[in-house]
Amino acid sequence: MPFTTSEENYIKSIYHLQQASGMVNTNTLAAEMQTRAASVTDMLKKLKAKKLLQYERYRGFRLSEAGKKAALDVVRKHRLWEYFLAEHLKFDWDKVHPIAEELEHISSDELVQRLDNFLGNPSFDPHGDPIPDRNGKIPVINQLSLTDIPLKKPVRVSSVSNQSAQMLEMLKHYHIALGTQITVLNHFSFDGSLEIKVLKHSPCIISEPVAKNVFVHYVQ
Amino acid sequence: MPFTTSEENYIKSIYHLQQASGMVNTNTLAAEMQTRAASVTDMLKKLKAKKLLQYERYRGFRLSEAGKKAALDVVRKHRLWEYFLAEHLKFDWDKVHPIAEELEHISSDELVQRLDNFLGNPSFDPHGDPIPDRNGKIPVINQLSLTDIPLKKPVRVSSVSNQSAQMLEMLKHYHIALGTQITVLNHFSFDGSLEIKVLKHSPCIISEPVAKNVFVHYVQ
DNA sequence: AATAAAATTTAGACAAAACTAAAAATATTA
DNA sequence: TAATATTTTTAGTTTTGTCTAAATTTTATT
Repeated sequence: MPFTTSEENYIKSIYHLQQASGMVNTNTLAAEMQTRAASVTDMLKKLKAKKLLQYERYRGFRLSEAGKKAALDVVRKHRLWEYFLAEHLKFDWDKVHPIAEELEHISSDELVQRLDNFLGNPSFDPHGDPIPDRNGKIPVINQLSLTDIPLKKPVRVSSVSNQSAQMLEMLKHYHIALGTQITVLNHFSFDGSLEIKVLKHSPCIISEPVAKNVFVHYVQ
Repeated sequence: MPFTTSEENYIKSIYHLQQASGMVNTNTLAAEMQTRAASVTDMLKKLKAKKLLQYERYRGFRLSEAGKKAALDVVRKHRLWEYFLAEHLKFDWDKVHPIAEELEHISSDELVQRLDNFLGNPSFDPHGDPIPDRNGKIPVINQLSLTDIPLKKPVRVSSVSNQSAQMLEMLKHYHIALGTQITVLNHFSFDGSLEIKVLKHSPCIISEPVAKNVFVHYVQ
């Protein structure tokens, strides 16, 4: 069962959407993939025929176990390539995504395994997202949103849930990257914004919408 | 001018064929690409419309300057990826080709340039084939076929012109790889076969068809 | 030079993946 | 609950790249 690039892209998008919502509907997927609802319906039929998803017309859909495994294979490849691009080719972490979108469709299983070993079997990609292993197992880390951290407790940035160019640009401005150490100094109840201290920089204030997307773990 | 994967494959095959023969004809290209002559004709029209080749129906064709540059871009990517696969991911040199066939179509120019630097700007791929630079310039080396080497002069293997699995398997059997040092001990005029000494191994005899495809340069 | 053979091109069809526009099913609201 | 709005699907096209079969052009042969 080799999949086409288009099938892989659909499977991957469905996977990401159902992480949040469980069931996925046609228009949501069409918006996510920047395509039309009719095109989505066409592909859903093909994926159903290949038993990659449970789908009844007009009722929404979700990936089958086989579909989930296929999605995790693509996610694994995507994140391994992102790691390679950032760590070895020295790309900025906000530039790796579109290139990994192409590389993730290279089919050789042996390539993926050798790449994984070459990289030292990393558990997290440059955005802090977990890299599934070859069996689809996803590493976990005890992480919390920056909005849920008590004052004065030092934490380290482990991932960023919104990875839009705008968000990454904003973080760069605040000198926040993966692994950056942060302490929350103050919590303003007026609009939920936080005063934080980024290691080696003066305290600054970030808005709640930004803080909500920054995930951190306690420094042990 | 981004090209499709299919266009790139045609351009690359035409490039390789015209290296030998100058002008290329439809059936030869169809055989090389394992497709039908009618499909070739269809694509030739598209490539002509994009000014990538000179072509008059029934008369054969060859790449334009723009076409040659496009071909060299693909060849460059192919050979850089082969180098990465063999040198860093430790693939056997006879396994890298099909994977590089996929990787060569990844489009990012910045990726290619960073990969090139990461690899240390290599001049030759794992098969000894020259890697064009970003301007399409191809490094040259003074190499001769093993059949043209005088007796007792030590030489080093620099490339292999027939890269079929059968040929590579045969060379592995003889302990011949890129960089291997060889001395020709004897030239049998009966069938043109050669007695050779591969460094660290006992003398052996290889047939003329094999020797013709092994290219070497003098050890300085 | 006429005819046969080979090579090449055209014509028409198909599959994948997209689209638009219209129809059908579901959901919402007055 | 009937009317309206929204969502989803169907029907019919388009594009890219392929194919087969038939027609055309070129090349080789008697």
